[in-house]
Amino acid sequence: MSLQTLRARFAPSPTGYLHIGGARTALFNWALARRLGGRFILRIEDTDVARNIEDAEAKLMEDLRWLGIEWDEGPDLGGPHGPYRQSQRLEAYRAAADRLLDSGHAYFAFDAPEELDVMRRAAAAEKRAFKYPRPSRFPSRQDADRARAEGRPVVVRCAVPSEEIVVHDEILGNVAFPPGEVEDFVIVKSNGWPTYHFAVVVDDAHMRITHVLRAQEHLMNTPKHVALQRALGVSTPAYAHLPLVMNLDGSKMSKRDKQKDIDAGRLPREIDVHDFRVSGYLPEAIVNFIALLGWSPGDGREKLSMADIAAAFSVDRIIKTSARFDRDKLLAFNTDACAAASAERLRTAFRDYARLNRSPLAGLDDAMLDRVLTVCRGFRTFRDVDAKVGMLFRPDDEVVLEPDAVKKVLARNGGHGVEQLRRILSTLRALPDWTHDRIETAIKSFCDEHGLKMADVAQPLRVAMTGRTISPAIGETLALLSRDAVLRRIERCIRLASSPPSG
RNA sequence: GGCCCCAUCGUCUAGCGGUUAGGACAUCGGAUUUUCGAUCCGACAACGCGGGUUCGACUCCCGCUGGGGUCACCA
Repeated sequence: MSLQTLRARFAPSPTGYLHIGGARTALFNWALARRLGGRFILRIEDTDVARNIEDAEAKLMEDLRWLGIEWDEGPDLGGPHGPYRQSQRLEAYRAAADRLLDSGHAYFAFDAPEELDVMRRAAAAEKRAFKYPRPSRFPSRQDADRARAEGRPVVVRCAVPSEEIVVHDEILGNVAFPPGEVEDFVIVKSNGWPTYHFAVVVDDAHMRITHVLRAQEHLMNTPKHVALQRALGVSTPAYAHLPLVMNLDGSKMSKRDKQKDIDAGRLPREIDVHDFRVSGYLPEAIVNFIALLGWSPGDGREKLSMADIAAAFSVDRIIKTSARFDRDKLLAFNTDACAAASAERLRTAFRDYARLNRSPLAGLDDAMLDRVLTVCRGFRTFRDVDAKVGMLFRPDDEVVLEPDAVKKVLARNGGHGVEQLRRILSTLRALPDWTHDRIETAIKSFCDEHGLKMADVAQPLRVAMTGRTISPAIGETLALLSRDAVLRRIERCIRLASSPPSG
C-alpha cells in the first residue's frame, strides 16, 4: 500500500461555457479529493486549435468558482506538475511520441483524409467495421521526412497489440474488450499536435493523477488509454465512469436545445452553468442538485451543502444508471435554498444576478435590497423577484398596461376597477404616514366601508403600479414607492385605461 | 450495424435473499390567501418480460425486450 496522496482532475476543453454535465464531473472529482485529503487539479485540454474559443478558459474557471469548486493546481495557480495547459506541453508529447516510435509501439502513417474516407466507406458498404490496416513494415523517419516533403500528411499511430484489454472500473466493474477491438488510432496529428487520447495519458502520468472520474461516454476510449499506458510503461489510474445526464425526454442535453427554444420563441432551457446563473439560480442549489445525479449519501438526506458533499462523498455510492435532468426538482431545490439563505448571502447572489441581467434592482442599497427580498419571500429564482418588483424601480412612463390585466381587473363590470382607483386616491392622500402596514390597514377599512373584497382594490392598484396583476402584498408594494409616485401612477393608469385603445 | 454500458413510482433515488418496497420532486385533492409564489395537510404512483438458482427473489444467473453510449488527424 503506498501512501501517495490521491490526485483527481477535471480536464475540460476550452470550447465554451461549462456544461452542467461537466460541472457534475468536476464536482465529483473535487469531492473525492476533498473527502480523501487529496489534490484537485484543473487541466485545460486545448489540443484542438480550431475548436478553442477565446475567453473560454476564463469562463470555465469563473463558472467553476461560482459553483464553489476550487482547485489546488491549475493553469492560473500553477503547481508542481505543470504547465496545466496542454498547448504548453507540446514538448512532452513529442518526447513521448519519439519513445513510442523508437520502441515500435507506434508508427508513421501518411494517408490523406480522403483516402481514409474511401476505406471507411468501402467497409461500411461491406457491412464490416473499419479498422486501420497496419502496414507489415513500419515507415522509417526518412520515409516520414520524404512524405512530408511531398506534401503528404504525416501522423503517428499507436500499434495496439492484439490482446484482450480489461478495464477495471470502480463503478462498472471489469469491462473486457476482445483482442483486435481497438484499432491503431492516431496519437499525433499531422500538424504535430497530440490527439486527446495521447495528451490525456501523457498528462495523467506526468501529473501523477491517481483517480479519473469522467462521463461514461469515455468508456470506449479507456482501452486506448490503457494500451498507451502499457506502451509507455506508466501506471493506470483508477477509473470511474459516471452515468450520463440526459434531458427529461431521454435525449442528450445539448446546446441545440437552447437554440430550439429560442427558435420557438420560448425562454431558452438552461444547459450551461452560466445559463442557470443568468436565470437567477443559486449555485448552492445547483451543486446540491447535480450531486444527487448518480450519487446519494445513503442516509436519506437530500439537502446537502458543499461541505456535506465533501464529507459524505464516495465512489462506492455512485450508481450505474443514467439520470435525467429534472428541472422541476432543481427549481424546488432552488426555492428551498433561497428560503434558507441568509440575508447577506441572498444580497450578494442577487447583486450578481442583477448585474448580469442589467436589472433595475441592480443599484439598490443593502437596506432596500433586503426589504425587496423579504417582501418577495417565496420566490423560486431571482428572475421571480425581478418580475415581481422590477417595474417599481423604473420610471413611471415605462409602466405598460398588459391587455389581459386591463380586461380582467380594470375594465370589467363597466370599469369597476378604474372606479376603485379613483376612490382610493383620497384615502391614500390622507394617510398620516407612508408605511406598508398603515397602507394595508387603510385599504382594508376602505374595502369594509364600501363592501368590497380586498382583491377589488388590490388588483387594480397592482396594475396601476406595475402594469400587471403580480406584485408583493399590496401594502408592501405601495410602500416600496413614494406616496407621490403611487399617486402619479394611479392617475396615469386611470388616464390610460379611460382613453380608447390605439391600434 | 459492430463493440460496450444500463434497467425500482412520470422524474431523482433508498434497497444489497425474508420490508406494508422508504424518501424527494412532479401530479391530484383539501387548508390558507389580496395577485403570483410560498406554506400546511392528505392521496395517487414502481420492482420491463421470460426462464432458472433457492424454503423464499426487486435483490443472484441466463435469455429477451427496451434505453443509452461509442465507432474522427473532436475532446
